[in-house]
Amino acid sequence: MDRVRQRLETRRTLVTEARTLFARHGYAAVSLAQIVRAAAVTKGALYHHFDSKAALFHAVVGQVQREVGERVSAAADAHDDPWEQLVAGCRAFLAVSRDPDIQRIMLVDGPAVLGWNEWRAMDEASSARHLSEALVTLIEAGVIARRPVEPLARLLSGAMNEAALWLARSTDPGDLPAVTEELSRLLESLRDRR
Amino acid sequence: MDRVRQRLETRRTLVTEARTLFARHGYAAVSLAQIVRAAAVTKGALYHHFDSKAALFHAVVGQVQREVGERVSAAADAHDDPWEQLVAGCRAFLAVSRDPDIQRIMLVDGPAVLGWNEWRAMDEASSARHLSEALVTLIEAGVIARRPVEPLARLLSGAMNEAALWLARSTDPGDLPAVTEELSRLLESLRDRR
DNA sequence: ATATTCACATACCGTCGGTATGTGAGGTTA
DNA sequence: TAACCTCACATACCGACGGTATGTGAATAT
Repeated sequence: MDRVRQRLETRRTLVTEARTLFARHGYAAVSLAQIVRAAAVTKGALYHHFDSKAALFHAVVGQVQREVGERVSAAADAHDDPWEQLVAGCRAFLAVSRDPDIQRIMLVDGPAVLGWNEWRAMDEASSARHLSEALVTLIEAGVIARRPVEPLARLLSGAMNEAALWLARSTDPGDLPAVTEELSRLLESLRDRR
Repeated sequence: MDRVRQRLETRRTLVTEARTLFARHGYAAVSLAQIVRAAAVTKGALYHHFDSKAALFHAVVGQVQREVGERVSAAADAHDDPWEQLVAGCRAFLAVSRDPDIQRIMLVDGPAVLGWNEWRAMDEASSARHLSEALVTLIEAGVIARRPVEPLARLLSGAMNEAALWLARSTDPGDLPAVTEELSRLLESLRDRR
């Protein structure tokens, strides 16, 4: 087989299998032995592709973040009005982030394993960026008051992260609409009433 | 020396030294050997008091959470008006949680090591509880609209957690007042305008 | 005075992440 | 096409880690 294709395929398999295991058992509880067994390779192969266990996890987090970011922006792009884009993006994030597998990797283990600074940079590059951009657009358009974007974006991002974690544990099916409703009210309060 | 006093003192020393090390280097990067060396005891002593490394960390997190909770409620109790109590409590939380040591233990490593469910239970028991109670009081008093408390509390709690993490990394001294201002606006939007 | 408890200390184990080195098929060059 | 080289792994091994089994001596009870 072609060498470059073989290389890509092995790497892809490692990331995929690692992602499944990390999601199911958490980063610390998964050994490299388990991962290479699931991927049907050896530790030599793993360390040929990644510098460390954390580096492999980094690749997994990146993949998850990119997927979430794509889902969010896809939901936003389905609308034309900037305000509706923001709301749709937020709702999409809540919906996607309810997946416990995504949560454990992206919201729980991510910051602890990679460090909050690194995690934040990845978050910003994938999904959180859309939030800031949407806020800027709405301010430029005069829809919401001209306020510093960064603090607001962090508050909203944190609110949604926590809400997603809470929702995933909730048993009441009414909790998702309830959170969405409260979030919408918070967003609505940003509107410039002139 | 008295046996019960000796016991308490050893336990206290272990928790204190572990807290310092966990705060400085993070849970995973601290070995039990380091901890017992700092506490001037042996691993036997540690395992006599705690079932595992995670159990020791659990005790540390509990201590940190309790301290934060006390600071928050103290700030709130300085006011009589329920609304001012909420605002003061939120601001106190932001101020206290800016400490990087507290953050790493309480916000970053906590959920990952103990699991989000356990962490959430501890958070609820110490600091987050005050938020829910304040919201209930304000609803009963008719100050804010009668809305489901749980979703709102989770959104606000998450917003403040993330804001605190962001603030600790920020270099601009104007970021704290900026976040406080935005948070106040969000809270203000909850007021029942009748 | 003797026995018992218990708060530790000591010695040891399996497993883990990580590394050094070997190997053989794919690709290159003469 | 044959010799050579590259590189994507496999194999074998290491120190360190969390955890455990057992020993010990001072404090306490009888």
